[in-house]
Amino acid sequence: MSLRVQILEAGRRMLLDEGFDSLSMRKIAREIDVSATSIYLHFKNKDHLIYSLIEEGIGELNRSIRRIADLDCEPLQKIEKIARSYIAFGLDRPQEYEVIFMVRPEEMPRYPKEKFRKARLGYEMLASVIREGNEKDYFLEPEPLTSAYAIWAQLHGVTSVILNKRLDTRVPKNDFITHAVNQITNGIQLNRSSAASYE
Amino acid sequence: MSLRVQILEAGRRMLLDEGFDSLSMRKIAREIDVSATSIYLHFKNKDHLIYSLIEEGIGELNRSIRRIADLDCEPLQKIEKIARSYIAFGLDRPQEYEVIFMVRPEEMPRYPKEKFRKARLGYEMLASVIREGNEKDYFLEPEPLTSAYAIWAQLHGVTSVILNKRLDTRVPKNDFITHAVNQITNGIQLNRSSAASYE
DNA sequence: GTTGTAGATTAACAGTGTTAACCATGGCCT
DNA sequence: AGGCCATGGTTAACACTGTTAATCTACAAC
Repeated sequence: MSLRVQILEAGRRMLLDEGFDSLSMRKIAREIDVSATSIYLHFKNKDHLIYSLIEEGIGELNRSIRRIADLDCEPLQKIEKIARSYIAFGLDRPQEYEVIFMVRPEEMPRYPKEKFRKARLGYEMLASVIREGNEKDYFLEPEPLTSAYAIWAQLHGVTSVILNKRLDTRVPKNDFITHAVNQITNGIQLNRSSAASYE
Repeated sequence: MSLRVQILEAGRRMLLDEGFDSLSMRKIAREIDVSATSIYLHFKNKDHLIYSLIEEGIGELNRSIRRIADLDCEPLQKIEKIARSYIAFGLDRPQEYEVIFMVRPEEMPRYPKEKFRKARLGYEMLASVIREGNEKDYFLEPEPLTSAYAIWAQLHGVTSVILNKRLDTRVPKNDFITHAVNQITNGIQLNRSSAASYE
């Protein structure tokens, strides 16, 4: 097995059971019994090694989304299912989620665009569900991709607030999730009786 | 001026113009011409120093929210204004925002509860706006605090997705923000014609 | 005048990412 | 066969990091 994949495997393993903060080049090297500098023959630096881990993580996340997006049900219901499973993914595998979304990628912009196609796949899936809903006149926003990103951002917010332990102890976690998902799905729906009618 | 506040000032200053990643005890010490270990006489460790910076940041954020929450207008409009100014705060001062929300506080739970009262203040403000809206039968959720946290989480998601450069280049930033805010405010509104009527 | 203590220091430890210089192995070309 | 050179690895070293232990200094209290 090539050293490159050994490094990635060790990195992923250590990420899983030690967390992102204590992920170090030297530890990875020790784990697979190789000198630390050898890693630099396969990855430009630590950041680029992490980017590869991010790609892996996004792949897994997308797979778990796809399983639901392929389901046969109404768009709104589908979105709710996707929302719940997205949050569940984050809570189930906090370290993996952290590496995907909580690492600030300062130099990512100059990354080969092709690498992001895989990343975008998730948004495209969500966008196509929304497009489907739009055709049936369910939803608010004419631009599905924008809408998809907005939903995604909100889901990320919900997930990361919990992971970052920023949730008030007075607010039960499950109530919070349920309510947030309701709010999100409610948010994209066309509201026939506009708020103006209250005035 | 006490060394403690000197440390905090230097820390805040360096955070602002060098970013969180390159914030180091030794650099702070050098900046104020003192030995690195002196910091440990005033802060248990780096984490606790950061916590103090977080508190400061939350204070500022809350002040900028309060200015709007005290405005005299309809609840829904007020929430929209709060939402926009929250996002604006994050985009204007990314480093400050980062330290507030993107640092995972592993041992925060065992923090003196009193310290969080200030932090919670923002949620309480939002909750009271929601409560006001509930009385007028505008909103969806019976539990204002839960709703407040859900909104907050969604705002954080929107903000951090932009800060983390995770937004698709095809989606214009301002469209994204506008749409996300619409989605959020739409989400909390009572929808008189339920989705069921479409079936 | 001694004692104690608060606030600072220096030296050191164990760890980090990363670079430079070096070395071995094996394939290719003349 | 002998020389060449790229590939993939090594060790040593640099410049950092957070943190602790031991020490020193100055000042207040009894």
